[in-house]
Order: sequence, then C-alpha cells, then structure tokens
Amino acid sequence: MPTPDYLVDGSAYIYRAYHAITPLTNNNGLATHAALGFINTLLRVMREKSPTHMAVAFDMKGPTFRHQIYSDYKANRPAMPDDLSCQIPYIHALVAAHNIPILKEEGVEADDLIASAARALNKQGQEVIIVSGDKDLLLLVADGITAWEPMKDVSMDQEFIRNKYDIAPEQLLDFFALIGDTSDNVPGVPGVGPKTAAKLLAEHGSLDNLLANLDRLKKSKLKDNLIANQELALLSRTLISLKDDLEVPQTLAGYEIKPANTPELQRLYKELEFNKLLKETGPSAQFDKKNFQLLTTTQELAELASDIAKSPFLVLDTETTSLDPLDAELVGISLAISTDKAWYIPMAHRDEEDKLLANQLDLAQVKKLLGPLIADKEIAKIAHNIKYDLRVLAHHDMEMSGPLFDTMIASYLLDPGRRSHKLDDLSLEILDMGMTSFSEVTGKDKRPKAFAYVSPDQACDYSCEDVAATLLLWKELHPQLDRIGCWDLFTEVEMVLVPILAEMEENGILADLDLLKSLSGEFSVLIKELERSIHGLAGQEFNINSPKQLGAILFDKLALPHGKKTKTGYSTDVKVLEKLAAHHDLPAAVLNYRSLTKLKSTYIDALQGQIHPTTARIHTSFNQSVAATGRLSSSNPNLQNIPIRSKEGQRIRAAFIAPTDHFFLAADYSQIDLRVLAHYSQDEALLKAFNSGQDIHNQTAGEIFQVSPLLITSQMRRVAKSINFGIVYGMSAFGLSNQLRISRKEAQTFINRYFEHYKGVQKYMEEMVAQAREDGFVTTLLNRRRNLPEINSTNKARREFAERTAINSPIQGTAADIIKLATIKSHQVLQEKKMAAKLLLQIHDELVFEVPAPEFDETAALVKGAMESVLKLDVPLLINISQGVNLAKA
DNA sequence: TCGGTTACGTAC
DNA sequence: GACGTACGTAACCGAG
Repeated sequence: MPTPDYLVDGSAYIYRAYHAITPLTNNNGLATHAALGFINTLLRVMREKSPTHMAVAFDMKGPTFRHQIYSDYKANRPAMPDDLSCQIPYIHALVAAHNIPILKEEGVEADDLIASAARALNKQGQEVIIVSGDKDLLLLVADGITAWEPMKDVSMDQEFIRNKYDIAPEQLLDFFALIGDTSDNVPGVPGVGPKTAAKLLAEHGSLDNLLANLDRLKKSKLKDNLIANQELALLSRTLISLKDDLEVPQTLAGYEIKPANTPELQRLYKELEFNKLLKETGPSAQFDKKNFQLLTTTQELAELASDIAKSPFLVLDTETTSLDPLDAELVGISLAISTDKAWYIPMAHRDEEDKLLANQLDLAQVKKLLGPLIADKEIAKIAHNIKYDLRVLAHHDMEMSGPLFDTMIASYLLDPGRRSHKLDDLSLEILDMGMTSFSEVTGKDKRPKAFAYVSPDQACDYSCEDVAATLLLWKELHPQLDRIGCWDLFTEVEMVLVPILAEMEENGILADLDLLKSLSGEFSVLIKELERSIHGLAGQEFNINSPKQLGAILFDKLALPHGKKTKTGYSTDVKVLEKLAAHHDLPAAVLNYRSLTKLKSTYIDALQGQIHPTTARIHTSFNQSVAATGRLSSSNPNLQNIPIRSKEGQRIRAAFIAPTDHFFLAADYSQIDLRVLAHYSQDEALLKAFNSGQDIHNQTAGEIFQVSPLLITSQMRRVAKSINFGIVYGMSAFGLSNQLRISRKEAQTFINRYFEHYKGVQKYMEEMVAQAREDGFVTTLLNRRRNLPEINSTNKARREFAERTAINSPIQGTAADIIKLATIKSHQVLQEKKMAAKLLLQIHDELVFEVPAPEFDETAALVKGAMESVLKLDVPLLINISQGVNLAKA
C-alpha cells in the first residue's frame, strides 16, 4: 500500500521553535535552540508516522514575485534576528544529514514549493500530507491532500474547512482575498472579516461573481467599501495564491527518505551539543568479536592460567543463573588480561531438555586451575560490580583475594550523581562503544535460568564483551580517580568495604516467621474494621488506597477544603489529612488506615517472602554506587527503613531476632550530622556545646527561645530539634513553618536567632554554596566528590536545589565516610581479636551486629572503641550501644 | 498483560 | 518552589 508523502513547512517550524524555546547556546556561543526545537519536531513526525517519503521546504532570502507586485508584502515583518539566521545553515545541514529531500530556491517561499510538489503528486493519485499549522497552506487541501499540525495533532481536510469557515473549500482563496492577512500584510477589503466574507461568498459564489454584481448590492457601507477596494481584493488574491509550477521533483521517487548519514549527523550533533540526540544515533563502534575465544579444554585453560599467573591483574565476569548470588549457579566465566584478547569458559550451559552440553569445562577443573589465581593476593581483580562475582565465586569454593578494582564504584566516585553506572551505559557514554544487551542473547526466554540456555558461542561473544569493556573502562577511569584525588578513598575505603559488605549480605538476619504471620492476621482484622468505618463515614465503598478516589470523596463528595495540588489532582498526604481531621472524622481514620496498610504490605507481608528458603534468613543487598552523597543504600529488601517510631513499628522490629544464645548489638553515632557540621563550620557555639557534652537540642532551644536551660520545655526542645535537623538540609522559613505548623514570620524569627547564635554555621553554608559555584562540585572530609551541574542554572528552582545540596552533601557525605571507616575498622578489630560477632546491618549512623551472649561486653567495648577513634574531629564522636534479643529491644 | 510513572510513607 | 538521601507498594495509564 502506498504511504503518503509528507511535505513539511520547514520555515514555519523554525520560527516557532525560535520563539517557543528558551534560548540556548553551545560552548562556542552559537545559538542552537531553533535548530534543536526544529529537529525535535521533525524527529517526532518521523517517530509517530514512520514516513517513507517526505520533503522539507524552506524559504530562501531574496525578494519574491509577491514583493515585485506589491512592495508592502510582509512589510510588517522584522528582519530575521542574527541569532536565528546563524542557525539556518545548520538546520539545512541537519535535514540533509537525515537524508530527507529538501525543497528550496532563492527568492521562493516554502509555501509555493509545497504547492508545486503537492499538486504534482496529487495529479498522479499520490496521497499528500502537508505538515503545517499555517492557514495559507489550507488552500491546497483537496481530495488526497490534507494538512496536519503535529504539535496539536490536528488533521485538516475539506470537511474541516467547511466547518471552520462556513464556506466551500473551493471558495477558500476568494475568502482569504476578502479578509486579507495581517501577518503577511496582505490588505484584503477593509471592513470585511470572516463572517461577512462567508456571507458574501454564500450569496455570490465567488469573488469574481461578487465584483461583477456589485451594483446589485443594496446601498450600504459594505457596498461602498467593496466598490472602492476591488483592485485591492484582486491584488490580495494574487498575493495569497500559491504558485504551483515551480521546479520540484515530479514523481514520488524524488521524495524518498534514504538512510541517514550517521557520521555527518554525529558531527553536527556534537558541534551543536545536542547530546541526547547524539546518543540516539548510537555508538560509533562495537566490540570486535574476533578477539573473543571460547575455551573448552583443560590444556587451553592451563596455558591461559600460566599467562594469568604472570599478569599483575585479571579482569573477570561471571555468568550465572540468577541475579541473587545465593541462588546463582555458575554457567561460565570470562577473563581478560589485555585489551586485545578475552576468553570465555563455558561450564554449565544446557540444552532444551536441561541436559549439560558437551565441550565445557567442569567446576572441578576450573577451580583447580583458576582458584589459586583468583585467590592470589598479588593479582589485582578488576570487575564491574565485583561484590557480585566475589560472592558467586565464593559459593563455588573460589575465594577472591588481591586488590579489588570495581569499575562501577570507580564511576560512582567520579560522578556519584550520574544517571547510571551500569556497564552498558558507561561503555556507550564513556567508550562510545555499543554492547549486546542481556535480553538480546536470552531473547524472549523468561525462564529463571535463562542464561544457561544460551549457546556457548553466543555466551562467549556476550560475556567477553563485558570483560573487554570493563578493562577499557578501568584504563579510562583509574587515572581520572587519581586526578581528582579519590584514589585513596577508592582503594582504602570503598574497595576494602566490598568484601565486608559481601559478608554482611551473606550473613543475613534472622526473622521470626511465626510472629510476622500473626502480625499479618492481627493487622488484617484492624484494617478490615477501619475500612468498614471509613466506608461508613464516606457513605459509600471506594478504594482507600487510591489517592484519586479518596480525593473525590474528601473534596467533591464531602466538600472539605482542599490544600496543595499534585500533578493529577489534590493532595491527600499526611499533612493535608491532619488538617482535615478538624473538620471531619474520615481523614483521621484514613491516616490510621494508611499507617496500618503501609506496615502490613511493605514490611509484615513483604518480609515473609524475603526469608531465604535455604538459610532461613533475610539477605539484603547493600548498594555501594547509588546514593549521590556517598551513603550506602539497601534493597531487596530495604533494611535501612524498618519502622522504629510508632509502637506498631516496634512490633515489626521485634520480628528481627538474634539466634539462641545471641544478642543484637546496635552501635550508633550520637548526632553525627551535627557533629560533622560543628567540625566543618568551626562554629564556636557548636564546638563548645559538643566539647562540653551538652544536649545540643536543649542548647539550641535556650538560644532561639531566649530562656535559661531550666525553663526549657519539651515543646521548645522539639522545635529546636526540628531546626537543628532542618539546618543540615538547607531548610527555609517556609519549610520550617510547614513542619512545625507555625507562621512563617515566627519560623523566620527562630531561624534568625539560630544564625545569630551559630554564626559559623551561616558562614559555612555561604562558603559551601560559593565553593560549589566556583568548582561545580563539593567534597567531603575524605575528598568524596559530588558534582552540582545546576549550581549556576538560570532556573531558580533548580539552582536553589543545587544550593541546598551543596550545603547538605558535605555533611551527609562526611557522615557516610565516617560510618564506612567505622565498618572497616570494627570489622578488622573483631577479626584480629578473633571475636565471633557478625556484622549484619549498616543503617547510616548505626552498625548492627549479632553477638554470642558470652562475648557481648567485650565485643561492645571493641566496637565502641573502634567507632569512636575512626577519625579525629574537633568534636568527640560518641557511640551509644544497645543490646537486645530482637531489633525492638536493641 | 506489562512496564513506566505518580503518590505516598518508611528510615536516617 | 519552598528539607537532604534512599526504597517499596499500590494505583494508574498507555502501549502492545
């Protein structure tokens, strides 16, 4: 079936992009926004319509025939601004690089070129779609020619003209001639607008007929006008008429879109700094699979092993049956010791009947030859997400030793805020090399052990790519780490932490399944009851979990006062419901319902499913390259946000238990963020408070309420605590007033008094923001870096967000540095003292251990000592220790 | 049916 | 727009 030919009114979209998009320049100061907006529109048409044939028509400078017959034609149009005219050649080049035919001719307008092309093709029965929102081009609309406005997705055919103007499509030219066009300075007949024109044409059929019969009109001002302006009407018609005999390709073949000239496109995108589009053109190179070799005999492996033994490093990647190292069976290993060669050892590939394939090496052989090398302390190990490979190999009785270099974490330290640290993304963005994706090799296979069914040949190509990319990345990234002063942080902190985190994940934490089950039952009953009462209060059943449905009940049915809006409707969050609780009983019940369902679904029920069938424990993942400040994060499940505040939350905590004859030992840093702030800011009052062991919230309360310590109430302390926390997050008076439900003025007073007393804190904040502006990044005590590309943004919201981040990140990040050091040090001390304690969790300012009862006191003393002495700050680091048979008590 | 997005709420 | 860092669940919505 023939597809339509698309004729694009290029000039119209250039102007639209120029005016609609906020100005943008590349690093050379070249304006680029019109080009960007234009090409985005064009690409959208390409994406949505997948045209096979198209042409883009452009106006070209120089007087047109219209100027020759009417000197005032477009006389009201200002000349093209310089920052637009400089973009025109680039726009033409972009279209040309996309290999889309271009229509342009000096002294000719785009409209006339489109008319010539449209009518020529239409004669041959070819369907034509004119891409334009300009009404001038509606003149072309006929059988087989429609106009389409892609921005609003409006199609305009003959029916559209009838409805919009109330005239026959053939009358459109005469219609426009009568009313004129102010934007092109086409006069028309004064006093005649769309309504009058439509009426005249309905009566007389055409302009010629109207003019021929003017004397028959009854006497009126309109008649005088028409008589006086006959010439003007005819001139207008000539000006508006589209010229359709220009030289354009006469057959569809001349409008074929050919494959884009990608190198030229990439060159243009690079120069214009259209990075998103550049990425979409794909990588400029792929890995050369000739260098990847399948290794299937012991002899070959022995030869490789002797080469590895002489190498200072080994790049490796394991292919397995599962993302969870606890379940992962080794399917194969890829290895590299230089950039020119990589090997894949197939070990457990299977056929469709699940039978092991021939020509593979078995685990025993691999273990014998590779095991000692993997354990060799002299050979550095390089891998992407090395904690995973380390755990998988350990499960197959191969312990990994030697310096560890994880390219994922290297990337993270270089730019922790980067969108992704995945190997494929880094390869594409840093090496400009495309990689085969996992789903490309496993295809549609959704089986849990999909990789085992991939053929060894294919697996070789895929897996060797991984080690090849990892090695290239390492060569690229490690000098950069050194250059920004993060080498020590990388090798002495992050890489040392890797095996410890692996051990923590491996340890897991015991959960009381029976308790969780009984909590689930108990919560079910409570939730059911609340549900009934909420539906009763609402007078109807609805899904309480749906903010949309809840909003309809609260704000439409019950007509309660609504507060802030979300993107999709009115907010129903805690703050809003708490306010509404004064007006009606339903909001409070919903709050109750929310807290119970949250606890049940996210914790009580989900955790039961996370108990591992073979270990009977819950094994979280600690992610070392996620949080932009340097913190760890925890997932599957997240054990860093187990409830603690409410009494129901405590009941969930009680389901985390220590084994028989063991205790949990929880060691948490007291006020670590504020202590770091004191150290960083060198604020006298803060330093003094911590060095004299005062309660910091009381101290702050005394200052902001200007009362003596003895008169401070718990209410005052609560307010002070909020401010102390808020300061660390860069909170404003608005935020504080919201949090404490006090007036903004009152909040501002508290903040003013705070800064009056803690002058150094204000100075710290200003310095951090200034430093971020200067450098584009901020750092922590261990020189961990956080880039803040938006610190100089012209967008106020984005800029201010970056400013708050500049204030918060050095504090949160330094606290993260400290707890990481503490994790390493306490682990090391316990190992040296041959203690049996196991490290289970790290929760930002806290470490949780599982300790045999008889060793508790000694372990506690060792941990406390290690954690408090990890760094010397200008304030003491204090550790609180707690003990319990479950996490609620600890 | 699936995957991505939104709203919400838990932790530090 | 307004307080930083995470992760998980349920609802919702549009594509296939």
